Amino acid sequence: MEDTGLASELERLQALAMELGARVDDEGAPAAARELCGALAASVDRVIRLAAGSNGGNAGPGKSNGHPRNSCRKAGAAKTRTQVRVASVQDTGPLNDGLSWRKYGQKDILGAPYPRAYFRCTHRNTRGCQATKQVQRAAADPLLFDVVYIGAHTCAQQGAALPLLINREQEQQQQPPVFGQEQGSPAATEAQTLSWPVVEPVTPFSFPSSPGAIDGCYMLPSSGYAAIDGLGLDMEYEPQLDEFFFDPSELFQP
DNA sequence: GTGATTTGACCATC
DNA sequence: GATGGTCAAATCAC
Repeated sequence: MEDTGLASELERLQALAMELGARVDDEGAPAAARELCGALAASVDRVIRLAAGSNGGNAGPGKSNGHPRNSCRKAGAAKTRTQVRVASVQDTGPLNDGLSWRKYGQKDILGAPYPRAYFRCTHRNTRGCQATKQVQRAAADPLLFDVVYIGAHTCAQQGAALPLLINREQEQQQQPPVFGQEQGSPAATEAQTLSWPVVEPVTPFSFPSSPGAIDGCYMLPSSGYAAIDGLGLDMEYEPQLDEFFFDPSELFQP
């Protein structure tokens, strides 16, 4: 869906990555910053190739054909299922997504080199929030994480998340984004560490519930893809997934 | 002391 | 029987 929009947005990302690289070179940024720019450009290039060439099918490790039973196997569990791919420049895991999650399990997945981590909403018990997510490191690129959101957030966090999505969209429409200045505090920290220009976050948030297993992604309602926090950015949409819906309002509805 | 993470075991589905 | 998802006790971190 929205192939043309996706392609144009990816091209824009690539252009921005190139511009960023040029600026980093011009301004004598630290070597680490230049390395990150290179990684960013490579990641964007991979996304473009994945989106354009492979029909999006084999972009992930064993997804479309790797876990055929992964589609809400529990009886009557017709839950919203949203899959995104996020990237992190850190090796500790993807960045914060503004929601608080509690890890409740981890499994080695057949055919996957990395285990899959299972998270549920921290407020599951107190507020009955049924949202869960699964995070798995991509086989092809350890800095990429496949994140699957299952179910809707019914807790108060939706109040923080939705404005974030909306503002993010508005920001992209109004001005060109600058990598490394995303809203999330981890990314902001990185930006500061790299001495890059930092703008005021659109929506301050930080839910570092689990430093070793946090992630970050933003979902853009209009374009139907995820723009990712934390310098690295990547995303994935999987048309083969019958359960795939990309309606944030559905994601966070009570 | 409290809350989060780890990890083995159990259960459901195919 | 194999596999994925969840539970719960033990452990760890703050």
